[in-house]
Amino acid sequence: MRKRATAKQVAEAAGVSKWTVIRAFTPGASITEESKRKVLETAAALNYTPNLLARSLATNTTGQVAVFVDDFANPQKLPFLESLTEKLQAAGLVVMLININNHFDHVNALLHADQRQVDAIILFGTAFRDETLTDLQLGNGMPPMFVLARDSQIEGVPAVVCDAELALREIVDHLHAKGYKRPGFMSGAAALSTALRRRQHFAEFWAEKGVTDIALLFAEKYSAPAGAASIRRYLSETAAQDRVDVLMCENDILAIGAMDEIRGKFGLRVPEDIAIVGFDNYELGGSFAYGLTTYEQPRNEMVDVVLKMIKGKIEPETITLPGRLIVRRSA
Amino acid sequence: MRKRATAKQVAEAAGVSKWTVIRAFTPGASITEESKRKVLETAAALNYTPNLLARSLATNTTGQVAVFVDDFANPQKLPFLESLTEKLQAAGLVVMLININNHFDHVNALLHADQRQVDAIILFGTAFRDETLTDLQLGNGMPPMFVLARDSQIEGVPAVVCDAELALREIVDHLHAKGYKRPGFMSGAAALSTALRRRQHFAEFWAEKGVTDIALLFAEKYSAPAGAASIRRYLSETAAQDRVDVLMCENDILAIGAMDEIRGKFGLRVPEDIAIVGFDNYELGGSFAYGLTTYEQPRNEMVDVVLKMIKGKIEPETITLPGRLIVRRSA
DNA sequence: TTGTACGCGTTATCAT
DNA sequence: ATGATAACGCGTACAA
Repeated sequence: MRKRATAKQVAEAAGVSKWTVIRAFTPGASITEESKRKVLETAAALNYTPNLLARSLATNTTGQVAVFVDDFANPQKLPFLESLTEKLQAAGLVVMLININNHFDHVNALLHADQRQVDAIILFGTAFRDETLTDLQLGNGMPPMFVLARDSQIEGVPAVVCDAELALREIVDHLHAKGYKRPGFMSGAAALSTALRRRQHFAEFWAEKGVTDIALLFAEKYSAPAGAASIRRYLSETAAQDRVDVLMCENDILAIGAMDEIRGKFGLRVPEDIAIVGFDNYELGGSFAYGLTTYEQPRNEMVDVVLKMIKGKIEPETITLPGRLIVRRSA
Repeated sequence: MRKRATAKQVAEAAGVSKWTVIRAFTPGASITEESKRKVLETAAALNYTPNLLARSLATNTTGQVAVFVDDFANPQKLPFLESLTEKLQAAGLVVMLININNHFDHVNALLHADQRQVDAIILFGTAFRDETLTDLQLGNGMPPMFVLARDSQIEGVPAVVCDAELALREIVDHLHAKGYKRPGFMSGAAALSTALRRRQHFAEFWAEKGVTDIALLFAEKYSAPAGAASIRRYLSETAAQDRVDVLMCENDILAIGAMDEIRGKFGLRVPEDIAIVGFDNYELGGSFAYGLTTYEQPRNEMVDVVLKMIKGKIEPETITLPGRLIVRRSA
């Protein structure tokens, strides 16, 4: 489509061989200051920059990392994407953002990323089914894969996640200390392993406090309207005296949706009638309107770890990082 | 880094020439059913897929589009990114997400995208200074560029934006009809041309109603805390009887920050004491907690237009699309 | 330090 | 329909 200056053209203009031009652009190559200066000058004049495409073909490494995302409803994705792009770019990598929704077949997306020769694939909070990956004969030519902010049960695909056990223990301890006695849990998508883990730990630690009856609510997806619909169903079907006194939602966006419904449609108070806890520490959850008690994922640290694995600086293995309980008014 | 099967290897295994292999993967190429079947079979056995990198080098077109973003605080970016990735992918293109913040020099980012041979560059809501672009001698080897969701005054760089004149006219008409008499406007970043346009139109249409005294507020950036800080400064410095009765914020995230501050810290009511209007129609603005009156940008249509320009289906020129006034409780 | 073959995997074009 | 040659722009290995 466009025409760019090539190393060969620069070489001719500068009166050297094209390999000298290459060397001028290769850090640490053996070349005289004189030659280098001359090359760089004419290169600037001709508007020449190395063609990274050709370089990738020759070196068999592209510096591109595919980031798969399948759910754009959770605003939490945005700061993660910011951290990902910033840190990867600082490491000389660039993010290929790939939307994996229902319209776009997962296997095709993986093959496509592979065809583009990406250096790595990050499954960022996606609802990938394990079979999708195992079908592809991992390790057999596919780029290294990593799961970010979700569990992975797949052999050879390490995950980097917030420590769910620690998180739920702190949350339950806090709720118990506050005197709540009738807990409930709202899941966003029961099929996901992460969902089950958080819910399991929630139940497990309440059981340690002697509370075994946990109300279970389900939202169709991770969005405010889905959270609202879920709590609406629950409140409509449950008599006032049977209701939970505290509801933990699997993430902040569900919690916000639930809170709005509780206060707006049912005229109940948070936390007096029902206390609410979220997960993620989405910025607006901390606003005056919500004052949401939540748990912060160590975003930057998680991205750092994934980056190190991609760069081969640490062994690729599943790692859990501690987050931080954020107590506000809602619980 | 990894090893992939090549067309040559498949050719040897299938007992044909490598060009026959290529043809088997080229839609509409002349090849016998027999050969094609044989090639595809052995290709599947060897796990071969065409190397898009090599193809790009040969065809001089990568199918990659760089999307520049410099501000991840506005949750509005997320649905836009969803729309961008989905529509571009459906058109056979893939998004390179490039974070342009203060740590990353704008010119370098442009050159980097150029070096990667992207087919186009989308400046998505970025605060690019015009000089940054003109310095780069546009059209002189750089990929075609488009500005999305911001104005562009740059020759040869078309913009696709929501029609600000129409939007502000509808908004001011609505506010005037509601009986508000003392309007104010909060800008997110005075240097940006879009900011000025919205503010200008706001003032212009109020002037038509005979109101020439518009209070001007400034937020340091587009974020809820910045919006809160701005209104806090204003309310602290302005006596109750001198205050605005309606405040239009340049976008929803500023509006939400302002609303929280007004109600949470100052104990004032929205809209009774101060009415609030935003811009963008961010999902949570429509929640019970905020009930924000706002203006919806035609996201999907805007992305469609940019895509058509990239694909060369329509002439690249600045286009403004009509949005939609969303009236809720806040004004 | 500098110059020369050759290879990376594909596409375009021509000859068979 | 198939095979062969050249070209895309750069990197590596080796020779001068």
